[in-house]
Amino acid sequence: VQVDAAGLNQPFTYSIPDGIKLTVGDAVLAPFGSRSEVGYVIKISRECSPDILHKIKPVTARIANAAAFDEELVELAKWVAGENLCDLKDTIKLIAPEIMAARLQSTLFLVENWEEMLAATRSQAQRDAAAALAGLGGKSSLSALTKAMAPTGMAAPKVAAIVSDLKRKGAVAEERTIGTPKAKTKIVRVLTLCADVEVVVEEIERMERRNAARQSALLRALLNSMDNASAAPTVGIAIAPGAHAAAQALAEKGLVTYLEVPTQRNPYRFYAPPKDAAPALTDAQFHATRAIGAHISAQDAKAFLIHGVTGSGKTEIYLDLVSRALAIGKSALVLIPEIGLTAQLLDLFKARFDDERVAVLHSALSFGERHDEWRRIKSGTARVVLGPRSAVFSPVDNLGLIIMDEEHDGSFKQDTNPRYHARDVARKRSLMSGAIFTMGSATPSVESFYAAEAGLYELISLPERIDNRPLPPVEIVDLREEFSLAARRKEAPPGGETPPRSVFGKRLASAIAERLDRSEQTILFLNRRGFATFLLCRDCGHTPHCPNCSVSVTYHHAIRMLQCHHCDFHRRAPDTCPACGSARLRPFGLGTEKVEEAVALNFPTARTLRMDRDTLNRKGAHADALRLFRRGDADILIGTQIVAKGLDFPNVTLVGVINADTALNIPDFRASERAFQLMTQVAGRAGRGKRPGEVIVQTFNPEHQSIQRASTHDYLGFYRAEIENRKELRYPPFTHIANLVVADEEERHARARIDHIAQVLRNSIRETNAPAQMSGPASCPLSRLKNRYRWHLLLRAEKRSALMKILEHSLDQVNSSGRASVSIDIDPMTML
DNA sequence: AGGGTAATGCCA
DNA sequence: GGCATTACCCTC
Repeated sequence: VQVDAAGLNQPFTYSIPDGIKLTVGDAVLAPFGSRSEVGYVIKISRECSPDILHKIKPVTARIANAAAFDEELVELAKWVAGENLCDLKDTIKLIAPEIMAARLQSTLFLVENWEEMLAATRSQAQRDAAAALAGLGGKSSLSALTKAMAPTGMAAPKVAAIVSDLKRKGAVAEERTIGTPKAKTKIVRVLTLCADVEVVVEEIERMERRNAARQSALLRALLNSMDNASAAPTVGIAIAPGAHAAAQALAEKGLVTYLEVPTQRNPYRFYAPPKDAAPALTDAQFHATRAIGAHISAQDAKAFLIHGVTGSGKTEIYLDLVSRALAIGKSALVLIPEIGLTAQLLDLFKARFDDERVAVLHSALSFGERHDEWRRIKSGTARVVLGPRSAVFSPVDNLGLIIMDEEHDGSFKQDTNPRYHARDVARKRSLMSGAIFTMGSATPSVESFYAAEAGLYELISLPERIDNRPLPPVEIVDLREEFSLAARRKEAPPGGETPPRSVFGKRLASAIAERLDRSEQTILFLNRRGFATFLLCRDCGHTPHCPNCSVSVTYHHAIRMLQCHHCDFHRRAPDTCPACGSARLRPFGLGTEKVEEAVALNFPTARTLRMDRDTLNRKGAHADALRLFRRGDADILIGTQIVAKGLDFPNVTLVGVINADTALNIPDFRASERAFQLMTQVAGRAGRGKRPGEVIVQTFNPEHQSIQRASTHDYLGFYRAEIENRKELRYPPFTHIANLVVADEEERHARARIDHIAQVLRNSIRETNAPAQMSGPASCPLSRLKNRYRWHLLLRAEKRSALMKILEHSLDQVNSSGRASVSIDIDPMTML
């Protein structure tokens, strides 16, 4: 058995003792050095190399019910670790979710002759700790001991250190046992009859004579529950609160007995959409599903990219493909950008397929719910799995189809270690299992479209909306004209002040008014939350900044707070300038909150609904808000990117982009791609029903290519121009990039380490002779985050293999190059 | 002599 | 990664 036991990136080999049965994916307790550790079985073999034979020890125990993965998923985890240069233990966590993880419970014991052993000790703290432990009966957990020592004013880390001293001295021993996992199968106690019916009937009569109403009622209920069952009931009835005493009394009389029944928690039990038959497919949809469907049964791991304009009916294609996979006994994995879309898509899947066939995984589930969904997948009951990027690792057996909706979405790449991209993992998994991989988007990522052109994916185009509905016309409003000083002067009453800068121009304002008159709905989009981007002192020019990050803080008017959007810093907004004391501290720039206020001022009767991270903190808030808007309980939906993604509201006939420029001004090679995607996606929310839609985009950069192309729904035009750009500037897909970021509280440590790494990489490029270039080191665009200074450098190569060769060659040196933390992001989505 | 501390190396 | 082992210095 090979066990990845320690925090080391190296598996260790153990023997399997008689009486223990193990399979790959089992969790085990194993001796490791002087302690016990939990490990996962990643391989079982009959042989082992002779040079380690003498050290091999047996595993201590198998941890029940923790079996998490199989050989195929281990292969996937290894591959992910290799591709992203991270530890295997980190990728094992992806296939053995934390909630399932077996946990160790450690108990501290005072040895018998501890007083003797501490006789010579001068450390009062050690004596105190030992005495406290003795007071707890000589046996306790570390946390209980810490609590017991709280009166002495000793902090938790200090107690841990003292305990460690005591262990070293031999006065305290530690025993590690298998603890309970965070979530378990939920067991419900139910009551069932265990006496003959005749006896029970007799008993009921006797009780009724004696006025034992509770007990007789309970027995009657049990009797009724048996009516339909010919034999003895296998399940009983739940015990109502207040009936426990009666139940207990009946149990003591031997009439009833308790049964423990495992049950499923259902995250969506309060919402069961009505069942819905598959509609007739349009010709375009039919051709797409037939082309892909043929490969599902062939299991030839073919990959497809569906480029379908917004409203072209991609979701119906997914549903049809999933039902094709189910029909031939295969399972399907459906990957979606984030929780936001889960509810809407889940409704569709639940309406189409049996509830028990569909499982959902996402971060808003409770531990217990996630555990149950996971088990339903593992057991093979649920054969359709819907979830965000992490769902690509779910233990689906007999996989026939992987679907990735909104393929271009940035959330498919994880931005912490392991920095995997779900698209790459899905492709790998599809190749390993033979499953068909189908991606879909109205705005495919430049990389994927390029790959499709190169023949790696088969491209399927859906250039028309269903029912030949038109794509909404997009009108670009030039804010330079709209808000020019001259224009504002002209409107101003003679002698009066210039009117305040407005949120919407005349064109957007009148369009909104029209919708309100016609009881149609409007979506207003602005890619920034809060009220104002920043506060600025009109006298000294001071702008309040975050003390931990190199950014200005955002003003939130409703709570009168300044908030940093990169860390948790927040403070009350000052009334006067902190630098010069002036009272002329004014908000500048726009946020969703300000848009909401402007709507309230200009359209007092309009019912508005704001959706951004500030309003969506509560669990379920997102789904609630969307259902409210769908019901028509609000006229205007104001939101950040969250409203751009895949929403389908037939009554929305106007989409207003308050300011398209926020997405353009980001110093990143993907900025224009992201801006184009955002504009196109948000525009696609309009006119999805019978009534035609309209889009108004306000911008200070009307001639910008992302805005121009989005306004004519011209994906191909955008793609051709962008791909030329990328080629010229040597950006992906023409090169592969690794972004190495170093961060430390002290700038000199960060600099020292990045300089050292630069040297290591220069040597590595020379020694491996791999065709690659390095640029930097330079300060990151966000030069300080969460109180840490950040420096980075870029490694660029035409071939990914060259990049990997250099990085692998220098990994040990990079990892041991100083105290500042280092992260390596290969194929980064952003380089801020 | 006992103990605190920082560097070093191993765990199967 | 955690822990034991080691070497070194400190204090009583």
